[in-house]
Parts: sequence; C-alpha cells; structure tokens
Amino acid sequence: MLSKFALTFFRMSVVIAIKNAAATAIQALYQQNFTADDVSVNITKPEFEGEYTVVVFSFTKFSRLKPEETGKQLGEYLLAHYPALFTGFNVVKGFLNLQIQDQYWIQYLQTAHSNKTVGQQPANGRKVMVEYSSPNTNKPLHLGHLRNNFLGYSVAEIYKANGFEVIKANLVNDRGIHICKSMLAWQMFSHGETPQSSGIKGDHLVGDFYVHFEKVLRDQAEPIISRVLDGNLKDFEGAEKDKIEKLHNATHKPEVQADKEKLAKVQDEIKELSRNKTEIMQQAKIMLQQWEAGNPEVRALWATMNGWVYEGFNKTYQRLGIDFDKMYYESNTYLLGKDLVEEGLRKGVLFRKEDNSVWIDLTADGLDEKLLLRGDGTSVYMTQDLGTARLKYDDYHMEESLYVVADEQNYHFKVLKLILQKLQEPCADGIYHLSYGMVELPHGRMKSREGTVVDADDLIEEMVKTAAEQTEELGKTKGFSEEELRELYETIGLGAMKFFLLKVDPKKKMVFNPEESIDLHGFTGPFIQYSYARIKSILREFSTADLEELTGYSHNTALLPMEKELIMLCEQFNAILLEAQREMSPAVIANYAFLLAQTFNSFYAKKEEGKYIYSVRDAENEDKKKLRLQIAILTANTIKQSLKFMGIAVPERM
RNA sequence: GGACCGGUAGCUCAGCUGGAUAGAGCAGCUGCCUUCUAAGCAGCAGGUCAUUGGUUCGAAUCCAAUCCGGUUCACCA
Repeated sequence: MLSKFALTFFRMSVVIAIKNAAATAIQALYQQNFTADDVSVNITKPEFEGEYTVVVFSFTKFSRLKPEETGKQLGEYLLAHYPALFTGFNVVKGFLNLQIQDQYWIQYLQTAHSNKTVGQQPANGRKVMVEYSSPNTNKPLHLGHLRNNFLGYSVAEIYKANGFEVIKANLVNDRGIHICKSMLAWQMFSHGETPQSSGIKGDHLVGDFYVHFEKVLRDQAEPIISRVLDGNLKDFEGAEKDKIEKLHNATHKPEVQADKEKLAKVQDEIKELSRNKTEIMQQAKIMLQQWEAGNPEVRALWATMNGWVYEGFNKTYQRLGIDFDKMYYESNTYLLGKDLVEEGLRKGVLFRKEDNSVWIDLTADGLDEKLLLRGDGTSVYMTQDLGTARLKYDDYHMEESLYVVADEQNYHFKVLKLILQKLQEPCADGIYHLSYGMVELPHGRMKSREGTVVDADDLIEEMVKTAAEQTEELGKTKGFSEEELRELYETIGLGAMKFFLLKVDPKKKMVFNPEESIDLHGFTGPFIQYSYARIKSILREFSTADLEELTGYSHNTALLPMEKELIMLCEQFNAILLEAQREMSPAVIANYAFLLAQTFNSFYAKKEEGKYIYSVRDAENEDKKKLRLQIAILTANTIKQSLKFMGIAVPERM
C-alpha cells in the first residue's frame, strides 16, 4: 500500500511529485531556496536504468560538488525520504536516473482503468469563448475552413477537458459586397433556380453564382484594362483619372520596369480600378447600398439565398461533427463599435482629422496610425470587431476569448487587442488570436481564380470513399451490416482527414497534395483507430464478468518493461492535456495518441522464443491476466479520449 | 523598407521554457500471419538541424548578423 504522503503526490502526477521531492531535497541538503519549477525532469533514455531523470548540473553551484557527487547525494536523500515513491537510482554524469516503485504505477492503473472519461478534469469555474469557422455566405466551405473548423472544435474540447466552461461561437460573414455579387448573378442568370429545383446543395448553388459573377466581371474588365494599358483613359474621370494616369505612367518608368515585383503591383492596381469600373460591379455596389438602406426586395432575396447557404453549411457541419453554442451574424454586428469610438474620443485615446475621420495613433507601440471611422462616419472592419468584442463580453463575461483565424490576420488582431487595451475594455486582456498557417497545395496557395480551391464536401466524400475501398480491399467487411459499414467508413475517412489537419503545429503552414489521398497507415488517424479496435477485439475474448472483477489481485512479480511503459504513458495523459491547452495545440495530443497506440502495438506483438510474452488471454497466471486486462482497458480509454478531444471517433471493430 | 512567422532525412513533420548518441511517418530495402485483428510488428539505410559568430559545464533549442521562403503594413473584409 502507498503511504498517505505518496498518495498526495499520486494525484498530481508523478513528474510533479518528483519535482517537489527534488526541490525539498535541495532545500534540506544545501539550505537553498529552490522551487519545484526549477527542477528539470525528463523521461529516462531507454539505454539507462530508471523511469524518470533529474538533471543535476544546475544544483552543483549549491552543492559545490561534482555533478556525479551531487546526483548521488540527491539520490540517496530521495530514496531515504520517499521510499514509497522511489526504489532505486543511478547516476550517469550529471543525470540522476530514478526508479519508481511498481506499486505507484499499479495504484494509478487500479484507479484510472475504470474511469471512462479519463483526462476529464472537474469544473474550474473559468469561462472561455472560442470563435471559429466564421464562413462567408457566398461560397461553400473549402480545405482552409476545414483546418479552421477542426482546430477550433478541438481547442474548445481541450479547454473543456481541463475544466473550463466553453462557448463555441461562430461569427458568420453574411453581408457585404461579396454576397451581393452572388445575389446579382442569381438575379441575372438563374431563371429562378433553387436548391430544390436544381438538386444542388444550397451553399454550392450560391457559390456557383459567385463564380459566374466573377467570370462576367473578368470579361467586362478586360477591354477597360487594355484601353488603360494603351493609354486610353476614357473610362475614368476626375480623381480616378488622375490616379489611373499616374499608374499608367508608372508602368513606363524604367525603374518600375526593372523591378518585376513593383511592376506587377502597379498592374494589379490598374486591374483593380478597372474592375471597379465595370457595369456589373457598379450594379453590385448599388445593390449593397440598397441592402444597407433596407430595400425590402433586396433584403428578401438576401434572406432566401443565405437560407440556402445555411442549409448547406449545416449539412457539412453535421457530417463533420462540428457544433456551436452561439451564432453571431455580421448583419447584426457590422454597425457596432461606433459608441466605443465615441468613448475613445472622449477619453482622448482617439483623435479626429480635418476630414472628420477618426484614428488611433499606435506609432509609440511600433505600429501605424489606424483608421476607425471614415470621414463620412461609416465604420471599417476594425470598428466592427471592436464592437463585437464588447458584445461577446457583455453576453458571457468570459476570462478568455479565442479567435481562430488564419495568420494573414496577425496584424489585425495585434491591433485589435492593443486598441481594446487602450480603451480599457474589460475584455481586452483575455483576447487571444489563435493564429494558424494556411493549407497550401504543392505549388502554392489555393486560388479561386485559378480553380485550385479544394472543396470541403468533395474532400470528405473522397476520403470516405477511400476508406471504403481500403476496407473492402483488406476484406474486412464481414460481419457488418450495410448501415454499420457506412458508419465505419465515415469514422475512418473523417478520422483520417481530421488527424491529417490537426497533427501539425497549428501555427505552421502545411501542405496538402490533392493528387495523393490522405494516408491510412503510419502517423494517421486510422492507425490509432485500428489500434483501439484491436484492443477492443482482445477484450471481446472475455466475459463481462471477467472485465468487472479486476481489482483486488495480488501482484507479486515485478512489472515487465512494456507493462510499465504503457501505464507510465497513460499516466502522462493529464499533463499532455494541460500542455495542449497551454499551447492551444491539438498536435500535442496527436503525437501523444500516436505514441500510445504504437507502444500498445509493440506490446501486443512482442514475441520471445515463439511466444507472445504480453498475451492477455494466455497470460502466465490469473494476476497477470487481470493486470494486462486493466492495461488494455486503460489504454483503450486513453486513446478514445485523446481522439475525442480532437473531434475524432473510434470504431469498435475495423 | 518596417513588423511578424518559418527553414531539421528524398518527401511530410516531431523535438525548440537549453541536457545524455537529433526522432517519427511516408517512400526504398530485409524479415514476421499455426497470433487476443498484418490498417500491424521487428530491422536496415538515410542528417553540415539554412549559414556564421556569440552566451556556457552543455546549443537543433537562447542572443546577434546574414541568406532563402512566406504573411502583413487599405478610407477591403
């Protein structure tokens, strides 16, 4: 039995127990003020004896002894004062390798194996909002949204696991010029087509009209652009004419022509101005004004088409297993923020220029001046976001507010937080931009104009199909009903996709090759799912009664290496979840789940002299059988929970 | 030009709050189904951790400079 002392440590995880013990030892041995955080503890390298290693180099300045001597003193102290925790030690150079009592691991196993929600911490009374997904309603979801959705969902689940109350929020960009483009194209070219009449999913139908708009726009812009390049500026007048003239002249300057990048930039600007001059673009702008003025016809069309899109999005969300607690719509929030600006002016944080526009000066913080209200009193993106930040806080009073948004908006969020801090908004300090890298194709970014955008629904369908093909190829469909197979393929296909997008550190950009389908072998979701299913298959060898009477065995023989290794790994789960939350990175869990599955697979297959030495069913005695059953159950539960926090389901058989 | 991010095996990535001989997966090569599920296991091969300098007992990890790639610096969202 463990001492009361050791039991206290037991609840904190063994690494923390070791750190505390080591810090206490340093204080006692060398009369130094030393905290547990100053102790560096690593997992012992496999070539040395022991489970955890304390690095002692930094203690030598207190001990005034060689690292080896210091390690020996510390080891002896720990062994003498914590006999319930340590059973032995050895010192190699400055590394103190500690051997942990088997009883410690067994104790963890006994308590944890029956816990179906292992990893889940009790409520901590703190609240966090995670805003993610945030789609535009003019196009269907694509690969980039998938990374965003999976990331947001997973981080929210990780916070929940650590005891937070979480509000998953979705701020839908449901208004603006881009939606008017789809609407206008529908009016002009659809002949009244609807999702019902065409059989096309609503978000895709609306997206098709957006593409149609862009095509017409391109056709109309082309002659204007060539006229400008020829020096004919008849399409422009007034200030615009001056501007385009300047740009046109610039294209002939030798220094611009020599700098390809600069030339491309000037030409892009000419194109953009020309596109604005097209008839169809003018119409779209008129429609936007009508929308803002509340024109009933425009509003009705807008509501109808957005309705189609939501229907489509909801199908996709449902299939992905993504959900939200709170929806925000930009059509309701885009006017917010003006009162914040008024208050800012009164406080003297903001200032007004001659043309009546309102700005904040951030040059002291190494940034620029930032516009918050145009001269005509209308607001910009930033103003809206300021207002929405306050709205969210008024709604929930959360301590933390995460925004899952791609890293191209790093500057925006830096400025957003800074302005809120200067305005002394209570929400300011809790704002965190969970910035993630773009998903790129082998040849660079996805570009809608080049038609290289990977559609989310297509990709899901393809992955599920791949899962079906592989399952059939392996001849693993026996004993499943049609319905069960469909469900299995969803689980595997989505598992592969989610794991693929979550296994990489969020802040790094990543590459997706649409030519190769996502792998189902190696460091993948299906590998881990398979490992889980195999454990379940082992457990099916036993009756429910067998599985329920596992405690109370006497354990006299020492734990074998891989038995111990698996329990140790499982014991690290809580620490992993904390790290994943601190880093806001599901990748931490992905790596852990893979390691755990891989370790169990080795355990399962380990053979000596033709015998499976870790066999559960054919264990050498009843006690070992019970022990290994507990290990199998604990491992399965830990794998299942790990994947759950990544939004990935596990199959009982595959 | 300023700011920020990245550069680790052929490819995709871990490791980065300094610790022992830098790890996985894929691709390549060799073995293992008389097994509780081979979507697996065991092994071989593969490295100037972009470069240079510094900090120290110790640097892929921290600092500086340089090179390469990306993002951003709109009265767009």
